[in-house]
Amino acid sequence: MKYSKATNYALHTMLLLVAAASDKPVGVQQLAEKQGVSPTYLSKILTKLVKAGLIESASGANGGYLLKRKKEDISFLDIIHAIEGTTSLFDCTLNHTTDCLIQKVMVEAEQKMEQHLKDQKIVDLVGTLTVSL
Amino acid sequence: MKYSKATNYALHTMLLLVAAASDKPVGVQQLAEKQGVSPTYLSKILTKLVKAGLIESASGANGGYLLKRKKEDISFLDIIHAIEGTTSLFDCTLNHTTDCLIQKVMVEAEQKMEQHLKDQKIVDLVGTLTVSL
DNA sequence: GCGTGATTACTCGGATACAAGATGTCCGAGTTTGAGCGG
DNA sequence: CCGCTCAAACTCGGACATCTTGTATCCGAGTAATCACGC
Repeated sequence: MKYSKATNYALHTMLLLVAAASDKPVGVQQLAEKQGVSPTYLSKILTKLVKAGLIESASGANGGYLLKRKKEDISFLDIIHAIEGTTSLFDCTLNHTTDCLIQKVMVEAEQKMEQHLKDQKIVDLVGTLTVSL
Repeated sequence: MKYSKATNYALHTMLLLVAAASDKPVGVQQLAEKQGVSPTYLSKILTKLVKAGLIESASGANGGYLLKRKKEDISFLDIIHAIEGTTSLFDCTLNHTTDCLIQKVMVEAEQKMEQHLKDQKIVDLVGTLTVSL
């Protein structure tokens, strides 16, 4: 039970893109270099963000990635769901006769966490310091 | 990013032990049978709960496991931490110059979830129905 | 009856096997920009 | 100066390799209760 490194990369990349806040795309190499990860691997992660509709890609020379939504509308939860998936963290596989009370409690707890991640927007972090990553 | 099946087994086993609420130990075979899991595997999980001080084992014939603490003092979080560990769900491995703001948000969110799991005691589930697992 | 040893019913721990997912890498294909060249 | 072509700089997608972790099994060792047996 750990968040994957991919989620970490995705969050930092989004922070960089929000900070850039440009209509010009930012190249993967530039994004990867700042995080010390290989460009090819990072691009794999970013395609998930594209499919989730958070960013879009620009092919060709001077291509790269740029935000698709308004930056105020991008929450932590959006990014995490794009990478980790939206399924519940806890699945009770036992075949109960009734609903699983344990499952119920776990889902409630998860929702508490998600609510916090939903309220927190990426752009909120940008103002405090000038893009030290 | 999923809770392991082991956590599920651990939670259900604790529910069974709390429902039993006896000074007589309950055998692994009995616990395993109700959950449809092999006894040897379940015993591996339960040793983690023993090391965490939640339950204790009784060797020999008529042996098994029984609660060590008062059943009112056993929360979901205790069990989950015993199985999954207590480390944070999110580790920012990037070498920032400053503290990672993303990490900070993630830890806050995690604490929201943990608080709920801490408030919720296993024994609360027992009263509602008579041990349908 | 009453100790004493053997048997039985358990847990405990390590070693091992297997599967799935996370983490990366490599390469070919498609796409856009921009430079260079000829008219 | 204009337009065409071509190379360079990109992203995209699939296939692959590797590593870690979760899941599960097997077996030998230790331990306590109980049974059997002999005195």
